[in-house]
Amino acid sequence: MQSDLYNIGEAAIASCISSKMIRRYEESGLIPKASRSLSDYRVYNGKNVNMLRFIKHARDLGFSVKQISSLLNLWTDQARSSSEVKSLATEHILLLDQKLKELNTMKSELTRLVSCCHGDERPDCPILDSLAQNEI
Amino acid sequence: MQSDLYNIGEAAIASCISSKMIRRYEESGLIPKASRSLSDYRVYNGKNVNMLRFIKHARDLGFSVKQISSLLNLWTDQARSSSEVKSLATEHILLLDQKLKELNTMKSELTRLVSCCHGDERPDCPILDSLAQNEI
DNA sequence: TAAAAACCTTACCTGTGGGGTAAGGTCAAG
DNA sequence: CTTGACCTTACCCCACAGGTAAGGTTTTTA
Repeated sequence: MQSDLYNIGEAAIASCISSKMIRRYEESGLIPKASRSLSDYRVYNGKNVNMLRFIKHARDLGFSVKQISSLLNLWTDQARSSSEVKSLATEHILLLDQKLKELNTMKSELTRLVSCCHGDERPDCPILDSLAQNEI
Repeated sequence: MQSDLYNIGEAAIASCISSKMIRRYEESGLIPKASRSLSDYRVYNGKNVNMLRFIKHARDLGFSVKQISSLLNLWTDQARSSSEVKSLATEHILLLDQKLKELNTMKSELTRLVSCCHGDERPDCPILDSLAQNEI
C-alpha cells in the first residue's frame, strides 16, 4: 500500500543521483528536508524522486545548481509564464556558447602547435617554444 | 644593476598571474619556493617570471596544473624528446574534444527545447515538461 | 619627518560539484 | 544472533580561483 516510499539508496538509484549528492542538495537547500523514519532514515515518495530526476536532467543539460533552484521554483509554480523558463534556458545557451568558443580556441591553437611539432626523439619542440614565448 | 628583480606584485603584472595564484603555485609545489628579501618578501628574477609566463600560456590553452607540472619538467629537461611533449598535448586535445562534444550535445538539446517553447505568459512549457519526464 | 597609502605576509573562508573515509546505528537474511 | 548491507553524521580531499582579515614593510606625500 505504501510502495511509493524510498530510502535514500533507492531514491539514488531511481533518480541517478548519488546518496551523497542527495544529502548535499538537501543540506544546501536545493531540495526540502526529507521526512524521517523512526530510525532517522530519510524517506522519499514518488514526488520527491520526480524532483530528483528533474534535477538530474537539468544537470545533464549543464544547468548550474543555482539555475536549477530557479527552474524548480518555476516548475512548482503553476502560475509561471513559459517565457520565464525560456529566458533562463536561453541565457544558459549563451553560456554554453561562450564555453564552446573558448574550448574551440584552445583546441585550434593547440592543434596548430601539435602539427608543427615533429614529435620524435629530438629535444627541440615548437610547443614548448611557444609556451615559453614572452609575447603571444 | 639588479633591474632583473621583481617582488610578487611586479611578477604578477609581468606574468598575468595574480599574486594570490603565484603563492598558491609555490605552496602546491608547481614552482620552486621563491627566495626572500630581508623583510621576508618574495623576490623573483627574469627566469622565474618566464616560468610564470610559461604557466600562464599553458593555462590559457586549458592544460591542468598537473599537466603543466609535466610540461615544466619537460621544458627544463634539455634531454627531453619532443615526442613526449607532443603526446601530452595530443592527449589534452582529446580531452578538449570530449568536453566540446558534451557541451555541443547539451547545447543542441537545449536549443531544441527552447525552440519548442512558445515563451509567452502561458504556464505550459515544454522545457519544464521535458525536465520532469521520467524517461529521456 | 611623520602620516598615509600601497604593498607585502600568513591564515582562513567562499564557491562549484563532486569523491572518499571513518565511526557508529539499523535492518534483514542466514 | 551474527553478518552484511544499508543508513547516519562528520570530516577530509580534488581543481581552480576569489575574497577577507590582521599585521608588518616600504614608499609616497603633505
